[in-house]
Amino acid sequence: MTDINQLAEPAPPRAPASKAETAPERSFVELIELFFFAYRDFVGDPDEILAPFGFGRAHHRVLHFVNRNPGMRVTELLDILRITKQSLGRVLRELVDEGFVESRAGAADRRQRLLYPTTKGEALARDFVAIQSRRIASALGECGPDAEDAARRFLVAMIDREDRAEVERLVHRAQAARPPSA
Amino acid sequence: MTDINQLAEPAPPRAPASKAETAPERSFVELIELFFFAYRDFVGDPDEILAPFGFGRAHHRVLHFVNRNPGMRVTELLDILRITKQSLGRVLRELVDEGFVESRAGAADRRQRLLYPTTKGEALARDFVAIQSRRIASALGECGPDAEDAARRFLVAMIDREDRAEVERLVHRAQAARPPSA
DNA sequence: GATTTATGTCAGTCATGTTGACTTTTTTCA
DNA sequence: TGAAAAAAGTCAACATGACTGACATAAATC
Repeated sequence: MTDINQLAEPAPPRAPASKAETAPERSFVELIELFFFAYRDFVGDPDEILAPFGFGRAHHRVLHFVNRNPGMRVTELLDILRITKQSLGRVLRELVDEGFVESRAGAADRRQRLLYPTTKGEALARDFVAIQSRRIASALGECGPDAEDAARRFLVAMIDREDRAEVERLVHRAQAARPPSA
Repeated sequence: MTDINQLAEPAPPRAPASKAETAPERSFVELIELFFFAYRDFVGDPDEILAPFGFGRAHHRVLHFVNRNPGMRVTELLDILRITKQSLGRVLRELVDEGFVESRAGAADRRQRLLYPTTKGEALARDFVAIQSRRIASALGECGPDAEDAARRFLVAMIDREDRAEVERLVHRAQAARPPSA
């Protein structure tokens, strides 16, 4: 083995000082890079839609999850996005100001602000899902018939164990009841 | 079907004004969200390693690709990362200043600056690959035996068609010859 | 010798994130 | 009932990593 290949693949010998000395660990550098490039193109899709509105990717994420969880509280959104209240604040204010999201006080607990997409917001969120779904449909079409299931299982398994329950709940739950639509 | 479900799944009726009216398009909102959460955790892994050095994710990306392609030109790196010369400049300068990357004039074309990882740089890049490989290994372990192949094919298929050849070349090519190691 | 290429740099801006401190409103609970 | 806690919002300052535009230098090419 030449020194050249040691550069390419970390190679078994030296364990990365964090685990007991068991089997030599395998490098998945190929998948690491494919994941990088795939995600880059995947999140790039909505950019063209976003641009005309003067919105960025942060707006995409916020609108997406509000649309998927109408009546969501601000705190839930913060937990999902893992950003600070101040960061969310700016983006959310813009979405509200421009009429994509509506925020209403909760009926049961009036401290809460429940977030709802407006008709305009729903339409935009639909466009985001549509463009990314087209990429996924095309990708799955190229792979075998079991590709969808395999992709789903792989992606779930890539998520931190302690977050999986919450993510699965979020992704699969039936939509919350529609608000007393304004 | 209630109006509630129309929120959750865009529903076939209205095509997103960009394609001929063929079959109603299917929504892959579930995979969209799983991809988001999986990538979030995936890129979060290196953060703990980065922090002690005062480096960010930009440093991770640059060092990774320099390490994987020793002797790479600055222009190639710009093409891969799709950022501007000015953006790369700062990050690269820090990596050079702190002894993780070395830049040498090309032997054939002396305008070029060829980028090489130092021993220290290689070690750090190895740690990045190791921590992300552990996540991948664990994920694949949870899925079936064909999971690796399925994941690879899915990720490749998610990349823009026109970039695939270049990405595959980058990911699979044998490492460039080692420099006349300083 | 003129032009092009590869690289670097100065200056300013923007998007999106961060901390820390503080306020207001409302609910909870001892 | 009154104190504490919770949900949300806001002000200010700052960090990171992008961007544009303009320009400089060295070296290769035609």
